[in-house]
Amino acid sequence: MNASRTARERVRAEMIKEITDVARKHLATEGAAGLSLRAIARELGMVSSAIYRYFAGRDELLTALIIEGYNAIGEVVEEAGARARQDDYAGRWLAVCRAVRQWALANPHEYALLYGSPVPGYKAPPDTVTPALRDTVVYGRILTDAYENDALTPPDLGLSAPTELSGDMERVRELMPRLPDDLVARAVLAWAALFGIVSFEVFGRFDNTIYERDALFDHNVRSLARLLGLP
Amino acid sequence: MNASRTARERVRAEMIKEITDVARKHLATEGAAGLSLRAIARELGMVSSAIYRYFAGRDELLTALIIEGYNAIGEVVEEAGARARQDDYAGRWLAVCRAVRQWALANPHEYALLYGSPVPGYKAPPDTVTPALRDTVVYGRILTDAYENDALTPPDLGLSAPTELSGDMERVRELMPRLPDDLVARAVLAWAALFGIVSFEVFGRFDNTIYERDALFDHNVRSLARLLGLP
DNA sequence: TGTACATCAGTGAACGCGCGTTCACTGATGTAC
DNA sequence: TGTACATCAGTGAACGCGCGTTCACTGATGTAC
Repeated sequence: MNASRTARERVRAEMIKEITDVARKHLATEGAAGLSLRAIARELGMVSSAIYRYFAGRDELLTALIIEGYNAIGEVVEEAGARARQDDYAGRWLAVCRAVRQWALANPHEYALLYGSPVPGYKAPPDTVTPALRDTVVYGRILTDAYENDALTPPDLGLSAPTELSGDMERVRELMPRLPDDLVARAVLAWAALFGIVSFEVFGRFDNTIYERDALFDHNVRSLARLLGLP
Repeated sequence: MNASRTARERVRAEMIKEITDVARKHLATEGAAGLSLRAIARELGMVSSAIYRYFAGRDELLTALIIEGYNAIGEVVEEAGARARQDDYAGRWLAVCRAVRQWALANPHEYALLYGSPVPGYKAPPDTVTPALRDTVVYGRILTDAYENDALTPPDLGLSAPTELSGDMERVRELMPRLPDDLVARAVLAWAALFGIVSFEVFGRFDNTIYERDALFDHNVRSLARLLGLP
């Protein structure tokens, strides 16, 4: 019957969730390199080979964690962006940046898995691509919204994106329709800068030097907003 | 005798160099997590316990690699900065940024060890601090040189660093004497942004989207220069 | 210059550990007639 | 509704591997008198 099949499937889905939950917990304490199928099985009170009923191997479990991670960060970013007044573009940008930082500070190892050094020997499969862009879509929409409402007043820096970049900018523009190349380039820079700042903080590069981290982050992110022309 | 003692010491120094060389080679292929004392000893044709004559353990070897890494990147940055015309501050900044990127692309795993996710379970000892700042000193000097020669014309972004940051900025100012807080803050932002850009490229975040990477990097780094007020 | 002793590099065996993955199997749950 | 069969979850043992670190040791090199 259909009901009973879905019963079995429901149990199965729960089991998968339990496994990834424990895996995420281990990730949080040991880091990606310390993720062990045996340890996870042990904690779940099952034998290590049982995991193979649910995941083909360690890499598939890692992939699941990566996808969940991107979705988690994507979700907080979407929510933060949605909570702001929609015509306050700078406010949306600030909220979104803060959400990324908060999530990263709360989940440093998971953040490291997504935005830190690649796991050696692991090759991310194509199904990670869409979740990986989920937060990026949000930044892009803020910029497009602002641009379409003539709310972008970027400072003149006296240089413009070289024409050889037009192909690349065209591809990026899918995330921020209508923006001219110059602004797309600035958006890429701001995007990389945002994660540079967050990574520096999460990975400890501000230790013993920067203490007012909330204030510095806000200030930096506001500076980036101005660079993008957000009011 | 003194000559003979230094003979033994010379051999010892050579041995240490051989070990770290092999270790660096392994780091380049396997990444930090795959660094194994046994594998290194094997490649050197010695028994694994022999390594302990030279390093107290795996962590001490890692520390040596980290220090060498910071010195390597510090050196290319220093040289790149020195080769530029000294009164061409923007040129020095561009050269220095390019040097960081080139080194990172040529030594991705070593770069990851220095600027990527922290190695789980490893705590960097204090002797890594000075080498870690070696490149930063170079950026700082460029800015101070430019500032002292009235060559900095930063665009007005309509915001200034909040006063609660003054203590932090004071500490950072050791690397870039005399700069006002606003510019110190922008310098920190540019510094984090630089490594954000490089990390994105090295860690594969530009794959399948950005192809003209030289051009994008140069453009981004020039934008950062303008943000700092470099001509 | 020659000898007794100290220092040091490197050996080889062992300890104790954890890992991913495979495989034949038992039992329970679901399916088809 | 009841029975025969198929599917699936989980077991337990095993394979084969590599790791860091310790320790008593041999033998060569350096040192002091």
